[in-house]
Formats: sequence, C-alpha cells, structure tokens
Amino acid sequence: MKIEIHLKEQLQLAFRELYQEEIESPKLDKTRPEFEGDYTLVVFPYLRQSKTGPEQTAQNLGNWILNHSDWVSDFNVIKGFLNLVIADSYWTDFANEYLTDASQITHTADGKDTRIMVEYSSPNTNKPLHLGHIRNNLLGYSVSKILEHNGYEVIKANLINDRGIHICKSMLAWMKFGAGETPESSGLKGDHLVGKYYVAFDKAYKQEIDDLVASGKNKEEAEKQAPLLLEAQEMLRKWEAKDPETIRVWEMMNGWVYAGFEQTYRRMGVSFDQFYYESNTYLLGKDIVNEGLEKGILYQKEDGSVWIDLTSEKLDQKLLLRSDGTSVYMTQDLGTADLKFQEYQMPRSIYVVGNEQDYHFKVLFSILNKLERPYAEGLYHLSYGMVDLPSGKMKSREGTVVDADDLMDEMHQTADTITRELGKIEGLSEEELYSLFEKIGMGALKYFLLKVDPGKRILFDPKESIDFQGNTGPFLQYTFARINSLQSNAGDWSFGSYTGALEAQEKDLIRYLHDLPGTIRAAGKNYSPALIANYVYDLVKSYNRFYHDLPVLKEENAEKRNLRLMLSKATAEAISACFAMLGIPEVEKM
RNA sequence: GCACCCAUAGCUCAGCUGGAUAGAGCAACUGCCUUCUAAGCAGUAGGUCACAGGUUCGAAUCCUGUUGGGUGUACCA
Repeated sequence: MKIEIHLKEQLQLAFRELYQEEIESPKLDKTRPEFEGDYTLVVFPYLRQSKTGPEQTAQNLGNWILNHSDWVSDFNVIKGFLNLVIADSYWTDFANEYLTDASQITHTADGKDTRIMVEYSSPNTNKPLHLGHIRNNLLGYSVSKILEHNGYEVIKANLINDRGIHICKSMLAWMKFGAGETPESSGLKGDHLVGKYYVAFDKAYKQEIDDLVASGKNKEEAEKQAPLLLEAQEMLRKWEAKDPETIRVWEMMNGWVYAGFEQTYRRMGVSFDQFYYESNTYLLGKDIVNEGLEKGILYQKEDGSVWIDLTSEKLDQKLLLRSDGTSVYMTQDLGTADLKFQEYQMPRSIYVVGNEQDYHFKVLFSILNKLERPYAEGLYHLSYGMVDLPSGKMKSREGTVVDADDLMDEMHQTADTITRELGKIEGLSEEELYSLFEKIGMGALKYFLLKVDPGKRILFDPKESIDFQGNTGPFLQYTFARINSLQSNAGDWSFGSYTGALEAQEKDLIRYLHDLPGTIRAAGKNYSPALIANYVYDLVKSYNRFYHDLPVLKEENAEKRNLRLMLSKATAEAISACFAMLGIPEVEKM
C-alpha cells in the first residue's frame, strides 16, 4: 500500500539530492526471505546516474533514505541490492488502522461507477454439463465476484444455446425411441435424460452410416444422406417455421434441461442476472451485416453470400451470411453484442469462452471495431484452457466425459470418507454432516480448478482423486475453522492499538494482509482467480506458522494476546473475502 | 499449408512489467499431539526451467530458430 509509494518517492528525492538526477519511479521488489529487509532496490540500472559503483550507490541511497524516512529503520547492501528494513511501527500502524476493520482491505475502488458484463456458462441444451463446463462456470462466477470486489457493477449473463441441429437430434431420438419417457417416469435428471437421447441419436446415426457404407456408398455421402440426419434437418426447418408440435416437444425437453441445469448451478453455487436465449437472438445481426455492406466494410459475392476480408490482420476471409440469406454463428454474435449494449450500456464486456474459440472472438471484435461500435474497445475474450483427461480431450458423444453431477457426488463422497477417518464428527447431526461434506468437497473441487492460471489447460485424472491435504481447498477451510474455534474460545476481548515490537511471525502475517488489496486489484486487472487462490494459500501458510509458533489464548501479556486475536480475526476476514471471490464455502468447524 | 497457445522437480502447479542460491503441494524419508483443531508445523531428498543461438551488467521471463504437444482455420455451432 502506501509504503511502496513512499519509498519510491524517497528514492527519487535521494537521486535528486545526491546526484542531481531525475529518475522515473523505480521498481521495488519484495526482499527475498533469505535476506534481511522488506523491500529491495536493484541499483544496477541507475549506475549511469550515480556515476559510482553498485555497492557505493546502494550505500549512499540507503544512508540517505535512513536519515530522511521514519519508516525505514535499517538497510543492508549485498552486491548491487539495497535491502530496506521497514520499521515495526509502520506495520503496527497499518494493523491498528486497517486490520481492526479488515473490510477496508477486502475491496478496491478501481472499477467505481463502471458497469461490466460477464457472460459465462452458455450451455447447449442437448446434454448435461461436464467438467469443462464446471471450469467455465467457476471462472465466470469468480471473475464476477473479483470485479465486484474492485467496485464494478457486474451483470452476470448466460447466453443459452437452446436451438439448432444438435437440439433437434435429441428431440428426434426421443420421439423415435423414447416411448414417452420423462424425468418423472425414468427418475433421471432432466438434462441427463435429454443427453441420453443425444447419445442415442449418435449411435443410431452411426449405424445408418455403416449400413450405407456397407451397401456401397462412400463415407462422406453416407454421412450426408443418412435418413436420421435428414430427419433432424427437416425438424430444424419445422422448428424455424414454428410448427406447433415441434415447438411443443422443444419446449418440453428444454424445460427438463433447465430444471436439471438449475440444480447443477445451485450446487456449484453460481448464478446469473440475465439470461439470453439463442432462440430469441438467432435472427439478430442481419441488419448489422447490411450496415457493414453500406459502409463498405463487408462485401458480397456473386452467389449473394456476405463476407469480411481480414487477411490484412492475419485473419482469413469470414462468412457472415450464407448465400440463401440465413445467418451463421458470427452473425448472431454481432446482433447479441448490440442487444446487450442497448440493454445495459456497459462500457466493458467479458466473454468467458474456451480457447478453441480464440479465432472466432478475434474476428468478432475486429468486425465490431470496424463498425465503430462504442463498446468495441471494452470487449474482452477471457480465454481459458481445456480440461483434458490423460486419454486426451473429453468427447460427450463418445462417453469420455467427466459428468459435472457425478464429479460433485464423488467429491462429496471423498469428503465423507476422509472426514470420518479423521473422526471429527462427534455431535453433528446427519444433516449437518451432509452440509459439511458438501462444503469440503466443493471447496476441494473449486480450488483445484481455480488455482490454475485460466490460460493454461488442466489435466484431470479421474483415477486420482483430488487432494484434501496441502495446497488444497480443505486446507484453507481448515485454517478458517481453526480461527473460528479460537474466536469462540477467546471470551471477551478487545483491541485498541498496539505499539510494541513484533515477532517475526506476526510481522510476516501483517505483511501478507498488507498485500491483499494489491492482489485483489491485480486479479481484477488480469481476470485471474488464480491470483486470489495463490495469495490465500500463502496467507494461510503464514497464519499456520503464526498459530503453531505463538500462543494466542494462552499468551499472558494481555496486549500481545489482543493483538494476536485481532490478527487472527483479520486473517479470517481476509480468507472470507478470498473465499467469496472464489466461491469456496466457509466451514465453521471441521 | 497458415495462424494462435503451451513446454519449469517423478506428478500437479507458482514464479508480477527481466534481478540475488528457480519456489509450493503430492508421492518418498525424518521429527513434533498431557498447551488454543496434526485436513497442521518443522526438516531431508528431488532441477541442464524442452533444445540451440541472440539481446543485456543480469534471462525460466524478451527476440530468432528447432523439436515436441494442443487448438483453430467449414455456406457447423
């Protein structure tokens, strides 16, 4: 916080007085733990200004700053590194002022008055959610919460892909083979029931292709001529013509899926402020294409199809309207972008979509830029890596997916087993136990997925269960529960202020808490829950050392006892804020 | 073919705009529960940061090339 600004100003002043040189605000590093000090200046870049050797320069700067700043209590020089020691009084002042009410450090005002939309999840309604969707949902939700902690007004949006050929495939299979099966009659969750028919379609379709190939057709022809596919395409046409029976089945089956998704979302702990449905938006965007033609940004081929040429940006030529005048995915996305802006006038808009669509979003944003949309500058594709299995990519049609609901069940079950093994369940009712296992299981899963940098792919091995020890969600939850227990055993206490010396563990903990606002800011700027996850892990490690090495309740010096209780409380509040940003449930006792 | 992304310990990951001897967790091995929750703490061992050049006082980090892996490039969504 302000110490860094202060030190940078001091260093600039020092250069002015010592060397009559103006320098840019210097870069300060945290001093590595094996050296004494809090902040380090590397002096090599400044030798030209100082015109003396590195050690001498560091000595001079150190001496100057020691004489001019009350917050610097000592310094040492090792080679070209100037290590500055910050006085305990700075850290105790910080604790007295900010940690007594830690809500002061759990938010920033970076996004004050700025509205931002985060679109995430955006599922297809023909099959249940899998592990890849879980990553998307957790990322989108977490980024939303991080932005809220940075002061943004966030609109969480979900664009549901509820129409198209894939939906018709499920519908067709259900009509042919379903015998009127419903979620009620089958006992299956609605999205799983529909997914079952999506798989059934694919199986029957493949059989037809095989039969056609056996009768002498080549494979490509067979894929295009299989009767089931033709029927599905016919059904799509009927849907677009609003055929009542088709619409009825479509509404019914989508209804099943929504009920299933709703359950899964609730269990994951994610939510939305606005839903968009492609059945409402798929016709949008055509007038934008016309606008583009008028402005000369797009061009029309002889067959009537409309394209954009982005070869000058190292992108290709891209189709925006088919020769028969119907729209493609890109067309709808143009329309939906306008629609969102009309409704919310948000200057910034985030799309949480996997990196397989990097190209699509480059093109989309480029077009909107050329069309001079006022919101174009604020568009951002939060691209994340796929979740892969050891065997490779998950493929729903081939049954190699890790189902979201199944995985959550397994997490719950593992939490159950481990908790019972540890034998910490006395005095809890079955309901309380259920809720406890759920929190721990979800904590483990969410931390596992969110601690990885969004851009990187995640390898998930279903044979190895997600850990509950070490760098894991339950470890964080456990520390929170410990502090909780400490607080409830503490009796009455109050903290006014503290001015004495600090133990190393106390100071270390305060330094981590001191870093929280900067971390929240960085996580918001980079749209990265991983930064919060890594931070809270380091914080918790520091707290556990503190807790292990120093007595809190048993401390006899009342001032010290109150300080440590206050620091514990502040740590719990910091953890709580990080959990809120990651969507990890708090556990009071475990 | 072209474009984009990735490569760090046996495994899973950190390493901010270049800075000191590259850090955690898991797995392996050692200690620590008659004191506030041992899902914890402390320690040992484990590295040619894919490879080769280059820029720099200094490179896991920046540039170029090579290798290996992934993704995209449809009148699909």
